[in-house]
Amino acid sequence: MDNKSAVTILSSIAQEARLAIFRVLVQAGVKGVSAGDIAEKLSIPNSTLSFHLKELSHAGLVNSRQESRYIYYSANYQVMNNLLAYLTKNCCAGEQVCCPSIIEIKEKETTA
Amino acid sequence: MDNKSAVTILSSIAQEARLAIFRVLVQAGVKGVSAGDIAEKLSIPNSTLSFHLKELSHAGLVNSRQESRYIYYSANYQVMNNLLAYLTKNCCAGEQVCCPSIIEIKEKETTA
DNA sequence: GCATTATTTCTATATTTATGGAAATATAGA
DNA sequence: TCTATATTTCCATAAATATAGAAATAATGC
Repeated sequence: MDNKSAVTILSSIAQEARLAIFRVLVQAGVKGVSAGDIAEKLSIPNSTLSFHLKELSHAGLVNSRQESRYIYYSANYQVMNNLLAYLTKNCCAGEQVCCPSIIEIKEKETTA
Repeated sequence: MDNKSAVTILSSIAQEARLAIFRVLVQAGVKGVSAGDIAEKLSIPNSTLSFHLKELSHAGLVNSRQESRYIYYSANYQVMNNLLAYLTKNCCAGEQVCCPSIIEIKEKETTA
């Protein structure tokens, strides 16, 4: 992960519609959600949604697979985790200011 | 944390200069780095740096404190961690696809 | 081949964001 | 108060991004 790739990924979710789309996919799991279902769930016009899905795909944050006439989009957890690792890399000069919170995040996730 | 605040924070680091600034601060720890030192380290003109620091401050990702003629900027780890928690909230529909990687991130941080 | 449905591409327009020089402001020491 | 240094604000310009209707493309079943 370098600065440029991280910016591409961050830009892909630094927008209200796309962040909402991404979180729907993160919560949906590996099977994903069809473009039409995302559009309906978030009330986004098809062409606008298509534009945003392309941005997310281009950044590598979402994958897609075709199934009959539907295209299912899903979150790429690996890319998301690489991004989080990059953001927190070598954090807080060994002062243990930020790391404990990362542990808390993990605990929240596994118990929720 | 809601969609709008998360987008504000993400937008603040979804830009090459600002992501570089943020990572310098994340790695510097609580004492922070003066504006001039950031400008020199990253070769960014003062007025441009000031613009970017304002964006980061406005998003709440960095704090500042004055010390003599210098202004020290530092990362707000709490805000960063809230953002990471929001991004991964209710992830992967209980499939344990994303959470193990979060644990790995934590281990990398504490051993590094 | 034709009709239906799902999604994307094309297009124009509107909006937001980034850049850096010059001037202004703030702090401190003599 | 005068001078030097640190940082910010102002400003104009340039560049990137978001929006959604209409048309085009793709997949399926009859």
